[in-house]
Amino acid sequence: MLQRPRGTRDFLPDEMEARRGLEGTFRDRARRWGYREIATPEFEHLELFTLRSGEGIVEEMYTFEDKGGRKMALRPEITASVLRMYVNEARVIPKPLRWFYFADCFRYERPQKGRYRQFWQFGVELIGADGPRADAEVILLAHDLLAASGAQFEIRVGHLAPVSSVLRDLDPADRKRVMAFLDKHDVQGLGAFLGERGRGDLADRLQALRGIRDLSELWEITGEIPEKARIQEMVSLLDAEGIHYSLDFGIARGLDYYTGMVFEGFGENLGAENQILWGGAYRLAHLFGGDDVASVGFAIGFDRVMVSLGERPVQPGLRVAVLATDDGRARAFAVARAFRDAGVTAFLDLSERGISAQLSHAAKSAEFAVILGKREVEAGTVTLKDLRTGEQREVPLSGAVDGVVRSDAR
RNA sequence: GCCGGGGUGGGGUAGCUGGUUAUCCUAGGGGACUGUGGAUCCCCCGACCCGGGUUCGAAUCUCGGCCCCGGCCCCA
Repeated sequence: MLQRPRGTRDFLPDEMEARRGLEGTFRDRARRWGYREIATPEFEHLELFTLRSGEGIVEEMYTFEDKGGRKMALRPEITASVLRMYVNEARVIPKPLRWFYFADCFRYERPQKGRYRQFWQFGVELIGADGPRADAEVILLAHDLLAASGAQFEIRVGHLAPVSSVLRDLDPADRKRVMAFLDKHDVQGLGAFLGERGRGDLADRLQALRGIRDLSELWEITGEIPEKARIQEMVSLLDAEGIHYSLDFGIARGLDYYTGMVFEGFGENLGAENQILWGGAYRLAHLFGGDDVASVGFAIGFDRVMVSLGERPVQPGLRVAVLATDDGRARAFAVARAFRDAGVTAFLDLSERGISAQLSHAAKSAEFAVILGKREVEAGTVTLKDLRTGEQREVPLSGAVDGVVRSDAR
């Protein structure tokens, strides 16, 4: 049998409805913050992604050459495309831009729990705003979305400036190594590396950055740094909103383009891949030929949130099955149309079985049955049967439609 | 790419010290019950992941591949 490609999934209606529900929640919340939805191409020039993330990522992408010999890639992320789009066509729109997207991405990686080769991200980019309120807005929005999803989660907020100030006398190559250890939370590797360099003192200071409870402890480690006021204001804004989060100044996102605030979120019921949120302040547009506009954004791992939420019972809306005998069949489409026009899902039994068999079938796929037989045709009525209670009555069509609509309202 | 555990009808399973018509449950389709439901009865559909090897004979033993699950690496 033909199998679906590795790391991809099929979604049956129940699951698809659950996914659409969560998408709807995210879209609705993001719109309330003034963010508007955008879309970018499913595939882009390979260069877009290597410019942002380096050549090393090529082997983890789906790349191909098109018929014109161009090197292309299925998008492994959305932020690069969004910033490319900004540079291409949105530089003259008044700032800041508040955009969100819901899009599938592709990465050629080993599938695991919560990790697929085609996966969906819901993300936002706040372009052209810089400062503590921009940082806070994006964090608060991420928190709002995750809270609205119903998932249990934990958010950690940090900033790159303290780590940078601690590492300021290391040469760039060593700094990069240190950031990699921090990113992996590899305490032993970090200590060994700094020990070799004769800077074991830094290891303790870096370790202390991770456990900070409040900012006064932070300034003891870093001393005065230029970003102090911005960090303080951002934190007080978050605290004023009363959200639950923790500080972690050991967050060191792998990539160089993050410029300040960084944050991440983790979910429950996931395996090793439990991160559901990635975000921070960055500057990226200049890579694609634009101005050096400051931006803040995040992406939520949509599939992981779905996994974290687990199986949830789906509640189908009211459905009406239109059943008919030979005598009533000619009226069936018109009857179904009356329900559809009133906003109710209605479908015909397409078989030519007896009413008994049609009812038996309808009981599995609908909440109401409308029966059209000789009696109803002669009387100009329909029989409406509530399949959940067994109650039924013979009424004019308009009465049946009203009956179903009313039962939906309660 | 690496380590470990697995792949039998749509779902769940028995068989797996080689030989059976491959078991059972469930789901699905059809029919009976001549217009009131999930019942009952009857019928049907439908599987040994793929390929090579050993053998008279492979779901069963063996090798390789593919895919799934967990973890590592990576994580834009």
